[in-house]
Amino acid sequence: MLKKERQELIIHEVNLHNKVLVADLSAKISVSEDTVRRDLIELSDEGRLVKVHGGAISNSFRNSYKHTDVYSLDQKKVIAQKAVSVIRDGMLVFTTGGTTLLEMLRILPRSLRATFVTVSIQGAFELMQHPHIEVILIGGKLSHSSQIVVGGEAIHRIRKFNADLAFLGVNAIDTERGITDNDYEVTLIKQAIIESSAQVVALSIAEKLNTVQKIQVCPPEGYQTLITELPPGHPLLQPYHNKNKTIV
Amino acid sequence: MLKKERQELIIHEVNLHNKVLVADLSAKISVSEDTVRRDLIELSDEGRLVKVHGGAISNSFRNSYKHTDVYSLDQKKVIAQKAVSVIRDGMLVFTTGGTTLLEMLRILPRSLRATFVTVSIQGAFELMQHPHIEVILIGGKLSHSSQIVVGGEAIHRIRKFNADLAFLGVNAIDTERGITDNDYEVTLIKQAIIESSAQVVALSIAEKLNTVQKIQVCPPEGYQTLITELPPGHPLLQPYHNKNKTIV
DNA sequence: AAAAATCCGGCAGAAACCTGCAAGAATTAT
DNA sequence: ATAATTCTTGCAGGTTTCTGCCGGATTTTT
Repeated sequence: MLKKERQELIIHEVNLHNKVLVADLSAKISVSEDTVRRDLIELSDEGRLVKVHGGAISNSFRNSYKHTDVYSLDQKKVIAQKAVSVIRDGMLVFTTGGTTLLEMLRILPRSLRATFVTVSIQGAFELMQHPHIEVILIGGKLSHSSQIVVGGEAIHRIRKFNADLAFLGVNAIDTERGITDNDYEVTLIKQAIIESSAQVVALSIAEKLNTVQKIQVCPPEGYQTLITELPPGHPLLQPYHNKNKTIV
Repeated sequence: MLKKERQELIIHEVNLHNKVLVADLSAKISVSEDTVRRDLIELSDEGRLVKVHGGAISNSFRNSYKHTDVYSLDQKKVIAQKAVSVIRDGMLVFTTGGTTLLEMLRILPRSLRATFVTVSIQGAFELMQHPHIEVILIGGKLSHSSQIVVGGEAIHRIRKFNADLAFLGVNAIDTERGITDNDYEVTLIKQAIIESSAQVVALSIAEKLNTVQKIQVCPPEGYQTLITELPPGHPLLQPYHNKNKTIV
């Protein structure tokens, strides 16, 4: 069998089954695993599939995420960068939804080894791109408005965890009223997450500081750390320093 | 034999078999391999075939596979169309992962009012785009290789449902060995889904018919309906008719 | 932390390739 | 018709490519 022919067969097989194992291909076309591996490397270089440990996966399988325009993206990137610095290998981390959170998940270092628990499908999707991160999805009814899982079943599941860290994308935050939101179901979920985490990190763009929404997620003492795009010494953050918050 | 004549013969061979080996041609027309090689180079320069190490392949060879890539998207659309016709308002429907399934979810009519339960994050994402569909996500650990939720917790959850319908994207299907797959975790999930559904619909492109993978998902009697891109009367489907499957 | 699977780089034999050359065939010029 | 020229073909040799194997490094899994 011609080399080219073999490679086309591999491509075909990958597109058909979304993934292939080196050992299977080796058996199927009767060549050594080394040869298959070399073929996969070549095909991968040509961008026709994605090589992974032990085999390869179709790239149509992987590339379906679209980077939608997000409001004030640059600020969110700064926040994301700071947030990443709080995470350590081996941690169990909760995350909620929200574009700032997604931005953060996207830039997590490839080498990070941690377990993430999330209620956000997009969040889960981003996390899946990272090879060494274990992703646990909370099940339940999906809310169309917030794109996250909500409901009693979800809350019950969340309560089972004792996370090291929770990242909360906030809608409004204020020194007096704490974190507030305007979607009742979402507040319930966030409350459950807060209660199940040792440390709660609130992520907020400066614009949301000192704003209040209709429903309280947690009082001012409900979270310990605040991350914004502003430098920690910025005057706007002084009131939070006064409340003994860790400002990153 | 004239040079021209010989080259036409080579072209004929290539078009007939899609590939030729230098050694074969040399033997067949009783000229040295060098001559064949030189002919192949000339023909390749003229663009009448593609020379590769060891022989040559027909122009349409690379194309034919590429064709099937695009083509198979069309096939999936046909399957999706048929699958949609099986769903009725008010149904509780299970879906697994797989690109064919995603294609189907994408084209669901906007007016459909039903509840979908899924283990696929991409599937959930697609379903979220439909305003009147309630989406329930099964929670659990996400498998990197298959992009769906797996594990005992997920299976336990799945068992709680009594769905009207399950759409199963299959990896391999055969009249004797039933539906098979090559990822153990995935087979467990699919089995749970099958057991929790009144009617099981298998979605498969024709190319996967009569193929077998390593682990059985269910025996031939485990599903009731088969949907492919072929018309229901196609001879390839006759064996499935004989097994009393509903062919759409 | 150990055990298993996978990967990587180098090696070696075989097969395929290329280059130059020379003899014969075909074509053209005289 | 003959000589000169060009084409074609096979061969010899040296080079490159392909492939399987092996040992050690790396990654994954238990």
